[in-house]
Amino acid sequence: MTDIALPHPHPHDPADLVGLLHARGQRATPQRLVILRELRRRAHHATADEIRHSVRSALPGTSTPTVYAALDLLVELGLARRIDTGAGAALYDARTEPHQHTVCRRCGRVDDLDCELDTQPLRDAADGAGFSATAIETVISGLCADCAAATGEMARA
Amino acid sequence: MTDIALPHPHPHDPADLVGLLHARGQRATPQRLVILRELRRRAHHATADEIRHSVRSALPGTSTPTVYAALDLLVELGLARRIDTGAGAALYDARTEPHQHTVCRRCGRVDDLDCELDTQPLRDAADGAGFSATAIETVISGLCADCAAATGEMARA
DNA sequence: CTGGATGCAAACTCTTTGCATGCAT
DNA sequence: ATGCATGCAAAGAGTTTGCATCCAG
Repeated sequence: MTDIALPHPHPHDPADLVGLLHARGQRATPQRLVILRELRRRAHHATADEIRHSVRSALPGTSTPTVYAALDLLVELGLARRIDTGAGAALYDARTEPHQHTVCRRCGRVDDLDCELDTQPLRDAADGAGFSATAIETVISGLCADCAAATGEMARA
Repeated sequence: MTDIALPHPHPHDPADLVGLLHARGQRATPQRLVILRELRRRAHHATADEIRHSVRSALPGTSTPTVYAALDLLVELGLARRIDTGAGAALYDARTEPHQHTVCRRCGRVDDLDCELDTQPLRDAADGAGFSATAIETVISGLCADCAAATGEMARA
């Protein structure tokens, strides 16, 4: 890890998490710190189970419920997002900056889509309905490039 | 509802479904026709199980797998959408016109949000990545009006 | 110390699969 | 007649709950 002076949106410094937890009267456990660091280390979203396997060396014996609890807490603290694709397990992502996800309904592949999408109208509309929005997730379903090609070949045959 | 001559997007006529099925070499079974009609009769989205209960009088003994199969087929035919809120069962909705959904993370309530949202940039971005998009679902998470009020009261106490 | 957090196991919900039967075409 | 669709049961995946133990503050 050679973070020099980049204005990285995710400083691999858990100090912010410790502060947020203490401000809420909650504990900065090794599980929470390691899980956040692992989530940030990854370039992409990951499932709870993938995270659990990744932290096994640093935190032997970490249980599934603990991983879910830690990830859900990170979401609540605004340090992560949860993406429900409807295809398999939920994904957790430390990239909190706005972006969308494509989900291939054939192979289940999920990719980031960085699209400038103005969600202000959504926030305004939700607010107008008395709804306090904390997260907006947009999921695009369809076929990934590979599966679209494969389907085309099948139709041709 | 007094449909007079409105260009309603959902004519309660199953003829279109019969045609679509036959064009694919598939059968127009009573289950499929009734399930589509029930989904259209409702003003709001519904879970597979809610649909199953609603059609029980018209189709006694209809099984859960059949309901899921029929609903997923309707989605594939473009006559319905599936919304994965991540809170409980998936929702199926015959309102195919673009709209979004708010999900209360406290009580699970789901409401429509009719917001003019330009998804063309998303479709373009997906297309540029070689992804063939067939559906775009936007889910806003947060607290509904009632739960926000209740939470506020709790904080005050 | 003390209450919040963990680990374990088990329960639970939602959804899909396998297979024999049935019915739309 | 043909084979797609159904019903039933059962499995499966993912997530949550209950409770005893543990440890961060």
